[in-house]
Amino acid sequence: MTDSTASRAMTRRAGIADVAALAGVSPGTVSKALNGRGSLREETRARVRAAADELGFSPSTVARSLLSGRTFTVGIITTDSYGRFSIPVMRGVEDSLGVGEMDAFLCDSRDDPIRERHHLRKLLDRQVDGIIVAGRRTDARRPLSDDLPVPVVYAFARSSDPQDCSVVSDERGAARLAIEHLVKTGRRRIAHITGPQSHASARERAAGAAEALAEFGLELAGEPLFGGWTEVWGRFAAAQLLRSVPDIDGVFCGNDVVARGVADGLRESGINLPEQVGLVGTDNWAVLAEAARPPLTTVDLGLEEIGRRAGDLLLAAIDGNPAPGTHIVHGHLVVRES
Amino acid sequence: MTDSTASRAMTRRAGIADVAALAGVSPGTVSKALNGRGSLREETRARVRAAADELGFSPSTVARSLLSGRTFTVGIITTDSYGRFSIPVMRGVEDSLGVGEMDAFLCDSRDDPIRERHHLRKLLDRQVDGIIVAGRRTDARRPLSDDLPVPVVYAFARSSDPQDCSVVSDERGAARLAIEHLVKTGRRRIAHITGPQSHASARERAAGAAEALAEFGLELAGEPLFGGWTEVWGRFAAAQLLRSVPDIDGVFCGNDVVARGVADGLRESGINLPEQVGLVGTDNWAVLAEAARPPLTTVDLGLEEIGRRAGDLLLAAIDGNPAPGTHIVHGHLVVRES
DNA sequence: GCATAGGCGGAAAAGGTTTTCCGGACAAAA
DNA sequence: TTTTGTCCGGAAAACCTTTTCCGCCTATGC
Repeated sequence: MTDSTASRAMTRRAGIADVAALAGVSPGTVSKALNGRGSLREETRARVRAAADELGFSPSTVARSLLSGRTFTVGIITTDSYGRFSIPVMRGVEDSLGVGEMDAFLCDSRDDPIRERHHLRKLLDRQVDGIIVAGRRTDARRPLSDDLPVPVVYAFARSSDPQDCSVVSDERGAARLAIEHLVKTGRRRIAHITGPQSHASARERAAGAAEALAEFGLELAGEPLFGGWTEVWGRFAAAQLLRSVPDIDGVFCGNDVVARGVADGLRESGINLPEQVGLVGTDNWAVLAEAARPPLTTVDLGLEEIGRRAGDLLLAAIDGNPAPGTHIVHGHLVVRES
Repeated sequence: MTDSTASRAMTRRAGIADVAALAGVSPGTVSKALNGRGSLREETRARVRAAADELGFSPSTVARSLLSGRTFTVGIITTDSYGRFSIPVMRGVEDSLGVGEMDAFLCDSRDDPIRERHHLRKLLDRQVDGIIVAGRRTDARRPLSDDLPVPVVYAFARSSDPQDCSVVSDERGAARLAIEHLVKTGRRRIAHITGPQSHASARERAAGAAEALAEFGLELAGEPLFGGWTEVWGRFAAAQLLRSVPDIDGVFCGNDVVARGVADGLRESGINLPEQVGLVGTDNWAVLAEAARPPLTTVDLGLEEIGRRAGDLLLAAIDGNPAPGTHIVHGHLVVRES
């Protein structure tokens, strides 16, 4: 039991005092030498560096934090358990933070306000330098709390307070990319099948599609079909669409799951993809899009980029250069075969 | 610029000294009162608590860490960018850690040893109390480093050193659950379609399936078909299987993606599922399994439970009660319609 | 009434680094 | 030789909490 505790860490962590002793200088001098502060002879710096290397010294982040008030950590609060959307966002955040040598605490609030407050409190106790809030839905969310002592950046799900710093995807632009692609490949009778109308992303993408079509002097073939974000709905909607608007030659879907269902539904109704009907999804969920028949052309929302931007903006805000307001990240089309 | 820094945090964090002043006692007394230490009158404790509440005081985790040497943080190193497997594991870890009031640092090593060493170094500098290593493949991995000053638990991907503490899924048991289900629903000619033979999980599940069948006095219909973890492979293999072993009445697949491809392949060859052929997958990837036709019966490996166990074992090790060796978490069958 | 013990709370050190201030030594200028 | 500077490095405070040790006051027993 305890002997294993003893077998670990035979040698205490080297402290700055150990380095000082070995180099024959004072602790303060070691600090200056290693951090490039103060005025020291180059020879002294070199001696200290050598001693530090020999002992494998690296300063205790804890002690440094205590003094500076900065911890070089940020908290990431994902409202949803890390899912399809928070994951790439988190990866982007970590990317961005890494260059600033900061680390991220992970908190999963599971959409529960109580848990969220709890995590917020814990993060503040830990004196994180900033907080990123990542959501899975694009609908605006209630701000974390007003008057926080640290900067906050909302990623993917914007804050309902426009003064807050939010980084979001370009929903209408995504729809525009999809529509442009369909029109440019010769489609004229384009329908839209998407998720629940209660989701902002479904509404926005539908609106964006209508806008983009209008600019081409076209309009949507039939009403947009709102349903659920499932393949089952996609299959069902495809069949329904063929009954009500038989002459379609293009479908834009609010997400890849639905698009996959639509692809199956159309194919099984004897429609040839992509010859007879062009299909474009949204999200670029690779496993799904690549397995679809034919592989799915889809709009990538740039989630990882959203994460990176959020990280960058947070770092800037921590450095005293906040950029309040909503920042929009543009997606891009991933052309496969549909 | 800087004025926003000023507008934030108008009021400095309340410190223990502020509470002491308000309650009319010394800082040491506040500490004792709030932590239930020392001998104080109940009236004094109450007065301190009231003062603390009024100021919204909560102790600086940083200062506490400096003294105690413990930070109440752990590092999670995911070898792969958080994917299908690390995510549920991480959720389980967070669950377990939460009850111990610990927080987790997230590190993504992207299977790059350099990045891994870098993260390890950072975590040790931060004096984390322990480390969890989560992988996406079940193949044993090289240990993080020997002689670390903190306990390490490997989750999902075991360490190649059997002395290390690893928590893994019961691969053979999972295959057994699948086979048992198929046999109990009357299947006798059962085939196996799975991923690449270079993956331990593919090999183990195949071996487990053979074992379980042998116990029923059966054997696999045809050789196991090793391929890739893709739907395309599943569809292809299904067709191939029907040619070489036309009389199958059950298929066990090494994962849900493959199973989904197999389902499509069989159905499109005119096979009725589940009437003519029973199908069982592995992983219980809900979006996929539920959208399959018919919805897929599959083995849940208990990833979240693996995460919880890993967290529990790490906490125990931190408390001086390490449990070296490999710990196995059993999965369970999720019966849908296939 | 005095001594002793126990209950309660204060004083101070410790933890490891950074930073400010200060002083010593040496060189150059008067 | 004395003064004025400059260059280099040391001493000590500060960050915030916990914990140990100690002392005071009160109560109790003789």
